[in-house]
Amino acid sequence: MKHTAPIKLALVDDHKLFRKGLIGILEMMDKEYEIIFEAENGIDLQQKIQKDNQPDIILMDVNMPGMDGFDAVKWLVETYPLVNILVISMVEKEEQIVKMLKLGVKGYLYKDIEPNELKNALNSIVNKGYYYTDFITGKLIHSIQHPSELNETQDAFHLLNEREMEFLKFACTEMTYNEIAHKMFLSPKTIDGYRNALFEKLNVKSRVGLAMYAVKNGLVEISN
Amino acid sequence: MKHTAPIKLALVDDHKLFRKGLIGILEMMDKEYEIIFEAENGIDLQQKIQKDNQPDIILMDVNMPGMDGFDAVKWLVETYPLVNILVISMVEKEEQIVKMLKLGVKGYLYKDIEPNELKNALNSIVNKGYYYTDFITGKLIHSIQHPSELNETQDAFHLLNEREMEFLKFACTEMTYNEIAHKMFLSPKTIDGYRNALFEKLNVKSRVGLAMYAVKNGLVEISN
DNA sequence: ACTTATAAAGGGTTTTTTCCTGTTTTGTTT
DNA sequence: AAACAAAACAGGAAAAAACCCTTTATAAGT
Repeated sequence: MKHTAPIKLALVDDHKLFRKGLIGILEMMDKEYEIIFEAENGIDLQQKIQKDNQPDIILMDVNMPGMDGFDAVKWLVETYPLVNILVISMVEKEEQIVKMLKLGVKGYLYKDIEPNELKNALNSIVNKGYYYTDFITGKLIHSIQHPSELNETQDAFHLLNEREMEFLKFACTEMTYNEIAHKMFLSPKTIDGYRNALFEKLNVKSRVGLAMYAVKNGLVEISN
Repeated sequence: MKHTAPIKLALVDDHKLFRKGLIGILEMMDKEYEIIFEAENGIDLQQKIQKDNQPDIILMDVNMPGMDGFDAVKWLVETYPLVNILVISMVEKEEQIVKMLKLGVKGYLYKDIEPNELKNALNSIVNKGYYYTDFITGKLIHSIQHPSELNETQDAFHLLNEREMEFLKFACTEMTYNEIAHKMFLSPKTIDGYRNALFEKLNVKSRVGLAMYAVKNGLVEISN
């Protein structure tokens, strides 16, 4: 332990109860940590982070309303390249983990860990600059050995333009293509083109495949 | 405050970090609460709860691997009818809320509440037997005024038999009906019948509607 | 002014889905 | 064994989806 001042932390998570709980946990174990601010999502983070009082480590959730963890991390590494990011997520999909690691986060934890492991992770990041468990390393290696899926799926979000996203949402409903064409003020033949383009881009073969792809990648609301 | 002994609580949530955080929060505010056990899911709960040391209130998550919140609550109200259940969930879908209320839970909270509201909820349940916010009441009233969706969707799970569920899973892939028929060792015409039956039962009009219904109601895996 | 790229639109065809109408087979009850 | 219900199967037809290849308009880049 070579630090003299307390480690400055920031929390980004949309669940207030989780944030408060985390604060409780962190305060309980020694007084090494100081939470300088909390944020509910990426946008909130952008407003609250300050140049002259940067946190050492940001504990970041991934799935949040508003700006999600991916965009928040992208923005952070551009704007505050010195800040260490530790992701704490409920999701353990390889895709998401690898995506985050590629963006440059210093660690990835699940929410069902022991409080002690959180402490280890924080200390490891301060001292060594990273904290990767064997499980994460395993995922990473697997993704290197099987790059296909990831390269296909790679961005998915940035692969589709505004209009295609709009079409995709309609394609996930019970509307016929003719109805979609009418709603989008386009010819059915143009809709034909959109469908074929998305089949190609997303590597699917049917409208059901399209819809399932969309839900798998969180491209459409699954509300009601 | 008329209680003399501390209120006995139990936590059921699959995220250890959240449980520990919750414990921290609860311990911080006075010593009114005593956590007698934690569980990761419904099955874990069944093993850890004891007749001679029942909790006053069980804080219950909904979406958990293993036995989920619904089945856990069903089992609880049958086996331990005196135990009060307070749901703490990230999900605010009317369907889920109403379903839980029908099962007899005494309160429903979101995870992004203030720690203070949790305390209010716990005290309210001890003193008045329930804690329903205006938002929950609103959802409930809306569900009474618009019962259609809920009655259609009501059980969904118990509405479909084994074979229909199997068909539904295939229908959510890119297989054609002919291919599904072959895979299920049935005539394409029988598959026709399955499709029509599900269209009727689930009140959808197309295969995409079927697939979207399935994902919305968690009837199919959204893995990879 | 001339390529280049791209979104939009069209014509025509095949396959799949969807919707009717039924009949046969199978299992269960009485 | 007769009666009944449910599951399986069929013929035929209309609609929608999917695929082919071609053309126009429009803007951007050189």
